[in-house]
Formats: sequence, C-alpha cells, structure tokens
Amino acid sequence: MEYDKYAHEPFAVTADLAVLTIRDGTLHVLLVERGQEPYKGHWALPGGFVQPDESAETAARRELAEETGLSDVSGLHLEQLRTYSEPDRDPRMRVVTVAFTALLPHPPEPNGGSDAAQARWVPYDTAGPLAFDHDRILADAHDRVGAKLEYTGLATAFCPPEFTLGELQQVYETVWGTALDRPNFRRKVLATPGFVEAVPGAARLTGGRGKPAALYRAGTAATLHPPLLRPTPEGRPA
Amino acid sequence: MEYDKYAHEPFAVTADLAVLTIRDGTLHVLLVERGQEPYKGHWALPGGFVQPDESAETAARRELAEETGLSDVSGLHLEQLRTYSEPDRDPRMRVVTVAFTALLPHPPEPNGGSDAAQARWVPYDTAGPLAFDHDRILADAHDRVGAKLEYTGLATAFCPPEFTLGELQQVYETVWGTALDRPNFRRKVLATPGFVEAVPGAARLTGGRGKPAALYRAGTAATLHPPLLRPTPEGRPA
DNA sequence: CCCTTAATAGTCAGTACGACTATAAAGAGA
DNA sequence: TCTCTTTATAGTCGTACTGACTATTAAGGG
Repeated sequence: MEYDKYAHEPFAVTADLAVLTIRDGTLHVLLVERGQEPYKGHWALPGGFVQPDESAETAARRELAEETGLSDVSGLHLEQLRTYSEPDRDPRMRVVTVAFTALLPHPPEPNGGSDAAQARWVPYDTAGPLAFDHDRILADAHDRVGAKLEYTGLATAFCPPEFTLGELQQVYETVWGTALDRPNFRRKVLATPGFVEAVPGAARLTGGRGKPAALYRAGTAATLHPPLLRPTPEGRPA
Repeated sequence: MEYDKYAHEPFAVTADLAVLTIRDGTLHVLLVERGQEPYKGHWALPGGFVQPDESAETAARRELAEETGLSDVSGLHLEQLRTYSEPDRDPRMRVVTVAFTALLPHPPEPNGGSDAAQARWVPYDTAGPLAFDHDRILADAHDRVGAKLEYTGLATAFCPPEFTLGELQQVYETVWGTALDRPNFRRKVLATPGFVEAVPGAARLTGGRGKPAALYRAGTAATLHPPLLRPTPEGRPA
C-alpha cells in the first residue's frame, strides 16, 4: 500500500494538562468542573483544542496561563506526557489528546483569568473519578514525575527560586509518599554536582521555629549523577 | 472561554515508527524511501495514517507488521515516544504524528509484505538527513532507548528469547557507544534481581571460537535495582 | 531558663563499583 | 598434539556510596 494514499479521517486534537503543585505538604492537582455534557458536573483536567496555527506545546502553555491566571508562565516546567488516542475516548467525536504535565512552585489561586469555568486545587488523593480517561492521565503524570525525581533535578520546579533543603526534601516525600532521612538526603543532594547551588550568606526561618536554614538555587545539571533513588519499593534484597 | 465552544480544526494523525535493531554489532534503523512529493526520493521513518477505528498504538503495530513483513509482532517491544505537532511539519496539511519506538531482536529482511515501498535497514550513524522532522524523531528515540537501558530491562528486547550475557552486553555497548568491562557487567546484571534468569544446563557457542556461554532468559523485573548506569559521560568527579 | 523544633555535622558498617588479575573451555593453525 | 587465540567466568582490592544512627547548633515558646 502506498503511504500517501491512505484515506484519513479528520481528528480533533486537544492539549490537556496535569498541573501539579504542593500545598500544605500535600500534592494537589488543578481541576476544572465541566459545564456541559458529556460528564457535565464532573471534574476534569484543564485543556482545550489545539488551534490551527499552534503546536500542542503552545496550546498547553496558553491553557496553563488561562487556567491558573498567572501572567507569566514562561518559566514554569511544562513537559509532554503522552498521547491518548483510543477511538472511544470522547462520545461526541474522535478526539486525540496530547497530555502535558506542569509543575508549579507556589500555588496561586486558580482561575484568575476571564474563564467562567470553575478551577480548583484538589488534593491528589481525593481527585477522581474524573471525566473521560483523565484518571489514567493523572496517574500517568504522577508516575512520570515520581520517576523523574530520581534522575533529574525536576524537584526544584516545585520550589520557589530560592529554597531550603528541607523544602526540597518535602517535595520528594510528598510525591513519593515516603519519609526520607534528613541528614542522608542533605548529603546526597550536596554530593550531586549541579543539583543545587548555595546562595551565599542567605538563610530563612522555615516556620518560625528552629534553626534557620541555608538557601539554595536550582543547579544547571540536566541529570543527576549519582541519581537519588527512592527507598526500595518492595522487599528487595538491597 | 468555554472549553467546549472552542472552534477546532480537523487534523490528520499519523503513527510513525523508529524501529531499531542490532545487526553486525551496529545499531540499525528501518527506513522507507518516499515515492511521492514532498521529500520524494528521501528516506523516512515508516508510518501511516491512523484509521477511524483504531488507536495510534494499534496503527503503529499494524504498520510494524506491514513494514517488517513479520507475521507475529505481538511480542515485540513497542512504546510510545512522543507526539510532534508543529503546524508546519508537513507542507500539504496539518499533520500530528504520534511517534513510537520498536525494538527487534533478530533482524528480519524488511518489506516481506505486499507493500511496494522500499524498506531497508540502515546503520543509525549513516541515516539521514531524513524527510520531514524524522531526524529529530529518530534522535529522540535513540536518547530514550539509551536512557531506559539504565533503569529497565529493555535491553532484552534486542535479544532473542535465550541469549548470552555477552550478547546482552553488546546491546548496551552498541546503543551507548561505549565499551564496558565484561566481568563487571556480568556481576551487575546477575546482582540485579529479576533482570535475567539462567536457563539451566544450556550453553551456546557464541561465534565458533571461545568457551561456550551460559544462556539466560529475560527476567520479570520492570525496573532495575540497582540501575545499570552508563559510564560517566563527562568529566564528572565520580 | 529550659523545652521543643528544625538544621547541620559526623560516625560506622554494609554494599556497590571500577580496575584489575586469574582461570577455564572452546577452535585454529602449526 | 601442542600451542595460541578467543571468549566466558571467577575472584581480588581499594574507593565511593548508602542507610541507620548519634551529636551539635540555633532559633522560638512557655
């Protein structure tokens, strides 16, 4: 068969977002309430159709700005997750969704923009069941982020520009759902070149109590060597 | 703006494949020669339009069977890579491509099917420049496979059902482009639970010469603990 | 002034890793 | 047949990394 002679059906293409942040030590996700059928009244991941003149990445960043109400989303971490293309995903028509994961440092109140749809931060554990196959997309996003924490400096995307090692550790603990030993975490982070760099002479009172913590900035390393592996998930003979 | 009132443009959706294998100790990729404009006469990754009743994954597996001529592709490793959606990717129309990576153990002669298009195994290093943005897709596939060798048992997808540790090591060396110490590689593979399991009493003459090697099968572990990290790429103080 | 809290420093044994050396089992060629 | 070459496999050794701890420092609260 000739490649170019295939009949092709028109598809609608959307860009949907799993926007994650940490509020009060818990992982939260940005959800919108659907105003129309199907799944009217259900919660769903924010997203929308890709326009004729934009890529899925551009559409995702536009949606991110609209839904969060942030004026500048250019510095935020946005990453393609995967594409969902099962024929019956949307009962109305054939929709192919390119899903993205976005990570926010400080949780803004959502929906500051002009959009009439409700948008809310929802704790990850209480999210769902969501509309369409968004439960699976959200779970995939969580898996991906958890895995990338091990071998990239992605955790700093959850933190403000200057952060303490305690805040960084809380990112790992929140996403992985496990407690980590503080001295050991500190040692490993500082031993990994390019992960964080110290802000000279700066310190911050973490919560009013306790010794002030030194501040760090995100480093330049794309990958962590050695990686920061999570504690043995199962009963492995480690 | 209301989510569901967005105007949407029809897109064509294709599933393209970066099919990788190892022939004669070199990484090869399956390419087809384009018979029509645009890029007529150029080499490209195999692929085709997603049909109305199938997902991108289904389309990719169908294309894989057509292009390789293999009757049973159900056991082969096929994995979604990412989606390419820039508006000007294809001069004819708006095409969104979901790219996949497939790994083949034993390299069959391509194009055993009825397709008239030429399909050939091309050494990875001499592939390109390819049609459209396929150079980038191929490079992304290579990056992804190289990274996944570190923390998954993916390398066994390049090997036949029963293989020697020398063959497994050659997969790593070929994809990473680096030489590995044989005793150390062996020790690490055998120390990683679930990576490989011994085939009792079986051995194979590797190339006619040398001591026969014991045979192993792919294990059941999804992720490798500890991971098999590649040698320090830069001058890191490891 | 203690007590609590949180950050940071340091210790110690077990494990993993890279660089080696040594041995075993096959075929090739003299 | 006897070596030489080739490949697989076994083992050694010093360093680095890891997890589980203990100890100290610096803040605020009663």
